[in-house]
Amino acid sequence: MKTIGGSAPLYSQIKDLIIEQIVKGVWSPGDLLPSETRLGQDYGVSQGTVRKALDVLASENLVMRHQGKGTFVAAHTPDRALFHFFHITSNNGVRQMPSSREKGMTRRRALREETLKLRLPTAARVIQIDRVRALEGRPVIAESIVVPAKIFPDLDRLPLEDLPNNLYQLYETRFCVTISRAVEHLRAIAASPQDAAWLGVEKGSPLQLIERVAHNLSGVPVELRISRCNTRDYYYESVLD
Amino acid sequence: MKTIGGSAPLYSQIKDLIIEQIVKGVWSPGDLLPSETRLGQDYGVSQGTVRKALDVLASENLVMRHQGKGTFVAAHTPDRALFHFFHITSNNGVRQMPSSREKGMTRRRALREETLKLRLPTAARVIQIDRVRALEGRPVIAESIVVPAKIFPDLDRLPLEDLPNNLYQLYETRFCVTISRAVEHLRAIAASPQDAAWLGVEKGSPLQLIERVAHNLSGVPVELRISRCNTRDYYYESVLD
DNA sequence: TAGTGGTCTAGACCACAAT
DNA sequence: TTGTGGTCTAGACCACTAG
Repeated sequence: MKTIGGSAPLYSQIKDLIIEQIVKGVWSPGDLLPSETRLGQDYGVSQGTVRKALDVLASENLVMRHQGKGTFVAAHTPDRALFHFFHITSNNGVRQMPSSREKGMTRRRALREETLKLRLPTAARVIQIDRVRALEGRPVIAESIVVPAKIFPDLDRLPLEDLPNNLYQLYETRFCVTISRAVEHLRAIAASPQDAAWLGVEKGSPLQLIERVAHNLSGVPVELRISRCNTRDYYYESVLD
Repeated sequence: MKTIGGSAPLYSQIKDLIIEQIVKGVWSPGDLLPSETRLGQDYGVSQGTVRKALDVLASENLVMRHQGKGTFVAAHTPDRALFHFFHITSNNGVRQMPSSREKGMTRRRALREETLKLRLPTAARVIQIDRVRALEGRPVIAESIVVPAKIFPDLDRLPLEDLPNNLYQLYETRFCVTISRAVEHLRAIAASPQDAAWLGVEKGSPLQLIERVAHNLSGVPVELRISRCNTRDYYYESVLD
């Protein structure tokens, strides 16, 4: 090893090399990584240094470690989606994955705001999905999802009915895009006529707006998701520490 | 060491011992801890094991480490408050601490809901503080803070004007209560007449409700804080990863 | 210069999972 | 039984801070 003489620590370089392998698809989500000792031999560092790199990756939820089994590349299982990327919880404290009803999918030019948030060239093509998500049988979330057509080619060729509830799993399996991080901006807004109709509330009644920008493993923004939630029976949970 | 034979790992026991010292006030926020080697001698474990314990504490923001200087008990500096416990950000991406104008402070019996959320006996005494917080000179947040009178004795003896902007610093210095973790529940609501007047918005206009339960080092809930925010020019930021 | 945390190594032993 | 990650140790060297 000892790639760069006087810069980042070894374990950090090892970590970057492992991420690189995942980005390149050498190791895919769900795959078992080589053992710590094996990786140490491959990279020419001690097992302890590999361990430190994997510890960091595990703390960032990019790999999962299981004593006796090995270290696995993190995959967007339903559990992980619910735990990390879905924060709407019932007033009684129960959190469950909503069902989805797709309302439409279109391909169009990106709006100026979208080119900024997704770092796209002007007039780049995007694909928009609109859907309504229900909890306990009732519509609760009106959602618009915008992704670059370049990163998700032919996504709009898929029949609407074939879109899975868990889109991040689809991104992973069909487009080699792993969502690893997201930033959400929340605010309260008044329901538009469209949202009011979809969610079965009065026009103008307060809705929880959630604007999410989701990033891939390399930190590139790849999805813009705008949700309007009826928070009469639900809340958004955020843990600070 | 080797306190408990076959249970938690050594570094975890060391971690608990260090937390215990902080809770007991042997080491206070801002204090410099003994060095790793010294702690290792004191507890009868290797320096590496102490390091692991401190690494965990640092990842939980309970201690701060500075190369060449030492390890310090985390304190509620303005920066830390802004970074960890204040998530309202201007539409232009700038985050700054709001100013506060106190509206009142009362001592009363806890409501049923408060006894549940703060795990208090029925009819326990609480102290409530109401205040309006401003950003860039304009009122943005109407806030109600409820704390158990038992944990914050004579808080209501303080003149309203003496209440600092950063309450968590006051908790720490005057009452030996360190806030280390908080859970927030967010939803959209319609402005009440009171909130509308305080925030200068129309009655019924959408406000961002934030219900926070804050915990001390031992995980005991010690503060209930309900904020109503005008999110026309601001948003609540949440980072998922 | 002395003391601190940060990195890296090497090796031992344990707990767990699969075969 | 074998191989994995988890814990613990001991020691070396580096980078930063302060007197």
